[in-house]
Amino acid sequence: MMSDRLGYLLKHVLALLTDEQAKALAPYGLNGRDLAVLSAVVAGEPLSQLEVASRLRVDRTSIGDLLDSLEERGLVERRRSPEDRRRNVVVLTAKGESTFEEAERVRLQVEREFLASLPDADRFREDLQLLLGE
Amino acid sequence: MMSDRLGYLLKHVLALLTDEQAKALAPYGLNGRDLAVLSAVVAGEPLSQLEVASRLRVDRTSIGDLLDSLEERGLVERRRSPEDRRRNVVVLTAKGESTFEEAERVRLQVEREFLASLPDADRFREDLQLLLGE
DNA sequence: TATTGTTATACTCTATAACTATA
DNA sequence: TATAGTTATAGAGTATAACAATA
Repeated sequence: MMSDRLGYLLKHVLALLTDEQAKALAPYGLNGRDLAVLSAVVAGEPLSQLEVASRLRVDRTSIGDLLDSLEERGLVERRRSPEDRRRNVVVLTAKGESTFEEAERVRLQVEREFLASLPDADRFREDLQLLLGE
Repeated sequence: MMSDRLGYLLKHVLALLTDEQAKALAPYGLNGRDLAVLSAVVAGEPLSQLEVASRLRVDRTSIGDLLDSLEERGLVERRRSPEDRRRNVVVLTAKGESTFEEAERVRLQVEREFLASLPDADRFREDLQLLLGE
């Protein structure tokens, strides 16, 4: 059976979640990926692009376009760091913060519904964290 | 934390598994996707391309190139169905069968090692099946 | 008219390499 | 010399639409 194969299961579970998140976040003009970028920026002290990329575990060449798109929509700003002018410090705008808070609530609700069929959703999430070593 | 986000977790767990499977299957000239196609073909009666695509839950336009590549390597054959000449019936060659059996053993071993850190690997797999409704 | 398979095309995501500006 | 960011490019993987052959 195809559904015994771990790769098949992970791939299609991820595709399902991605679809449902995209639908639920569409009113905010965001997808799950955009929202993850915002969440990396929102937490704690200002980060350089490289640090944002590292948190998301994506390549530094991928993060530029994502930030361009968020910046065009007025959700983040990039400022040259005064201490090290090579670094672009990324911060949320006021609009970015309020959009993040609303969209993040929606995302949490989507996750709850997505995992509702499981006997123990927290345990499932812990399993995934264990596999990633996080 | 990024590792609370379900999308992040699923994406990177899948990426890890994909990498490890690719490494382990490289000696057979296969990746996990090729092997999944072979597994869809091997089970039971001969299938049309459309049925193979349906089992894998991929689009029918994606399966053609995959089968081309497997056919070039002599692992599968496509034959016009005599009953319905629109249909391409896909079957494993002898080489395809033996390659499948060896590579499938390797894949199962990769999965076992991949899930070794979990307290209950079967339960994790069942959770994924529940989420897919399978 | 509908279905199977193919082809052309495009979009997303990712990765590599070369470039610039700064350190 | 090394680092942060950008740009160009290419490779997967996927999806849509149009087409030919067949039913």
